[in-house]
Formats: sequence, structure tokens, C-alpha cells
Amino acid sequence: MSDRRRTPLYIEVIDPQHCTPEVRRQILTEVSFFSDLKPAELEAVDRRARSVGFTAGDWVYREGEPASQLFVIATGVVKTTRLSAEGMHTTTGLLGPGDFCGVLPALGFDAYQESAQALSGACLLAFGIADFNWVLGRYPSVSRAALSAVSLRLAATQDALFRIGGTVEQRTASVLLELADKLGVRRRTGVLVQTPLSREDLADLVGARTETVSRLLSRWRRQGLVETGRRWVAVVDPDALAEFAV
Amino acid sequence: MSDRRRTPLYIEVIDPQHCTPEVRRQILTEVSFFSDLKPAELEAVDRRARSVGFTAGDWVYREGEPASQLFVIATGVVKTTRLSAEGMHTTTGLLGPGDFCGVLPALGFDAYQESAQALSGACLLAFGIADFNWVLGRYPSVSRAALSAVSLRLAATQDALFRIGGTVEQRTASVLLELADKLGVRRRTGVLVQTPLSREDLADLVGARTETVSRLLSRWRRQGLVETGRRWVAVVDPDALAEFAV
DNA sequence: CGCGGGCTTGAACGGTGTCAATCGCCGTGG
DNA sequence: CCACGGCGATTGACACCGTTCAAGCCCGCG
Repeated sequence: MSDRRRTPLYIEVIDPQHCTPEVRRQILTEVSFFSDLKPAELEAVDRRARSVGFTAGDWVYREGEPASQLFVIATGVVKTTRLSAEGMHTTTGLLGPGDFCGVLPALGFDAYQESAQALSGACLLAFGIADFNWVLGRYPSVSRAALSAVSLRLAATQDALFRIGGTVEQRTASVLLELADKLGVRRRTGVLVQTPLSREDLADLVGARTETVSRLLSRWRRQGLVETGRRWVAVVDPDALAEFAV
Repeated sequence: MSDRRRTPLYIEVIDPQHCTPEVRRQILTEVSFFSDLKPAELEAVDRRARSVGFTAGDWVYREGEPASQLFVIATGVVKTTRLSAEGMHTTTGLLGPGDFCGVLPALGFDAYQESAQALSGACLLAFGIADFNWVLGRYPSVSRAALSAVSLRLAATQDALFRIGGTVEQRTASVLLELADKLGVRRRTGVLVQTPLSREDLADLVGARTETVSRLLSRWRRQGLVETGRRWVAVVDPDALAEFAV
């Protein structure tokens, strides 16, 4: 057990400069709705963006603020949340490199429909609304691709919606597997979710209380399915979890 | 009480012809993503569509079928559902005149991501995928507008998602009010939801069991908030319901 | 008039939320 | 380097909402 005496996470300090021109270019090619652009066009797009750095816990924007920017995640992880009745956060998405957030899902509104918060240190590319419209007008393929991208997001949200029909156990298993897939790194035993993640964060993600999630993880830990610690989780037996995940 | 001896619903028989050219034209102007088009352009769009009639209970398309058409609802109400683990339906949306469904929310997939079923008699306009792509290519404004439209749908789905956090009472109140708004007709007492709607249908809509919904409606009926019968519901006191609806 | 499907109601069970107490890791300051 | 303080995690007890299983009822149709 000496393995997990201390946090096994890499605590990287991301500074804005860390988003080098090479990284920016690379990321842009991974964004689905720029995928049809030629290198020269990508370069033109790149010039319209500026990069912004965030440290874990920073808010990228908040629900209700005037929507003015489209963000593309270059490095790090960002979660989007919505406030329900009593300051209660509900997580609506978990975004990694190549994913987007901001005005695009909020088209047709003049304010952001959700808040976005950096889970880890992160570097984002930001497009002003005018700049992005310029891109949309100039490269029609981007419009179509953006349409698919938002549709994918829609499908993912519908997935989440009908998963709620299931138990906390099922949802937690799904979320853990998704986390391991999106930002897991292999360790000697299992896959570590490479981002600080408290029980409360996890609870928000699955739509449950921290106590419930804690109990569940304790059981799974005893059964050898996961390893956990203060603000971190690792998936040891993905297959067993997949059994639960509907 | 002699009021509700028998079904108070109009059992209209919608025939496809009922979707007259005038209705079609009118509806197209109400579809958000055609709103920027000039009359002549709308006409061109109209010629690409064909109208299809459905009676209550008919499936417009089913989850998993190859996605080939975009539908715009001209008259009537359509619900979209997804199958979960055990044949369990989860309703993901409730669509009225001017709303759309079909390939658009499924862009980036080659099969429908959901099933669509007519709740009442309904007339839909159908665009083949090639026809709609033609429209997208010819009128760039449609692409942008479609982007907003899908975004709106996304927001609505996220709404539904975080409403689930609440109780069955809250969700049922919301759904009843939405139903009354979308397809209610005024009666001497209250607003009748003009479509055959069993307790089971309602239960699917709110994500609960028929027994639970039945109990709830019984209570509300005793309190004078609603009137109900075999396969129908009427909202008597919308304000009181709104109190519950978060 | 009788049957059947939909509706209602009852009772028991179980998963989760809630409240509350305790433990233990980790960063801080002496 | 060690003691301390605080926050996050854990665990228990309990209440409650909603499901589940099981009867029985009633409307509306043949």
C-alpha cells in the first residue's frame, strides 16, 4: 500500500506561454469543425485566435454572462455546469483537448447557458464572436462541421439524460470509464485519472451526493475495482466496471 | 361531474391532404432556420419537401434506422424517445408545429439517434437528405440558423437533464404545463390536453412509473388542480401547478 | 351485458438523501 | 522537523420518495 501514500497526480503548472504556436496548430487540426481546412486556411484561422491560460479551479466563463467567445481546449480539462434551483451545480459535460465550449452551444442566446471551469491547469484558444463569424462566413465547410459537432454534443447530453434512469452505481461506473478514457494515464496498477477530482466533483458528475459516491467507491476499493485517495481516482478493473455501466 | 362521463377529446382523423399548400408555406416561415429566407426562396425550399400524414401512435422513424430525412412538424405533436436497457422508453423531447426532428440532430451519425412518434394526428414536411443538403449549400443563412436551432435543442435537453434532479412532482407539473401550452384547448373548466394520453405515456414523459403518476394525479384531482379520465388530462389550475414546477 | 384494458389504491421494500460524528491526509507555521 | 489545523473522506443511523408487487375498480367497447 506504500504506493498511494501521497497524491500520484502530476501537478503541472500551466502558464499561458506554454501554449506554443506548434501546440496551437496541432490542436486546431484536432477540432472536428476545422478538419476540412487546408493548412494555409488553418493558419488564417489560427491568427484569429488568442490563447488563454487557466489554473485548476479557474472559471473560464459563468452562466449568464454575455456570450462573447468561443473556446477550444488546447490542453487540460474543463467541465461545464449549470446551476439548478439552490446553487446546486449539475455537470453537463467534461471537455478535453480538441473539444469546444462557449458561444457555439449558446447560439441563439446572448448569454452563456452554462459555466465552464478548469479542472486542471488548462490552455484554451479563444475566438471573439466576430472572428468566429468571419471564419463561418469564409469557410462554409466549417458551418456544416460545426453543425455535426453540436449535434454530437446534443447526442451526448441525451445519453446523459436517459442514463439518469439508472442507479448511481451505473452512472458512476460510466463516468469513471469516461474519465479514464478521456484523461487517464497508465500506471503499474490500472489507469489513473490525471486531474484533481474530489468526491464532490465526482458526485456532481454523476448527479448524486458525495456520501453516496464515497460509500460506493469504498466498496469498489475493497473489491479491487478502483484505487482512490484524497482528490484522485484510478480505475483498476475497467471490465468489471463496464459490467455495471449498463 | 357529469362533465367527464366520456372522453372529451376530439378524435380528429388527419389525412395527409389536410396539409394544404397554404399550411405548408405558413409553417416553413415558422421554422427558425428558414426565417431569413425571402418568399421566393421559401418557395424553392417548399418544392423540395413532401408532406406526410400520421395518426396518433404512428412512428415517424425509429432509433437505429438509417437516417435519411429531416422532418418539420406542420400540425400535431410528436414526441422523441430513446430506448434504454430494457425496452424502457425515455422521452427526450416534445415537438410542436415549426419544430424539427430527424437527421439534423443526428448529423455526424448515419442512423437516427432517437425514435419519433406522433402523439396526436400530425402532418410533417419531409426533406430527403440530398434535398436538405442542397438547401444548406444554396442558402448559407440556413446553416447558421440551423446551428442556432440545434443549440436551442441542446439547451432544452440540458434543461431536462437538470430538472431530473427534482422530484416526480416537479417534473410532472412542468410536463403538464408544457403539454397544456403546446396542445391545450380551453374548456369551461381549465385547459384540456388535446391528445390521447395514458398514465403510462405521462409516466414516460416525466421519467416515472404509472402508479406514481396515478397517485399524484389523484391527489391533484382531489385538490382541484387537474381533471383526469381514461387517456386524457386537463389542467384546471395552472398557477398552482407552476408553484410545483421549480 | 360482460369482458378487457386502463386506472386506482394499498403495503412493503430499497436506494438515496440527510444529518452528524470521526478519521486521516496534507499544507502551514513554529 | 514536528505539531497543528483544516478540509476532504469515511461511516453510521434514519427518513423519505419512488418503485415493486398485488388486488380490485370502472369506463367503454363489442
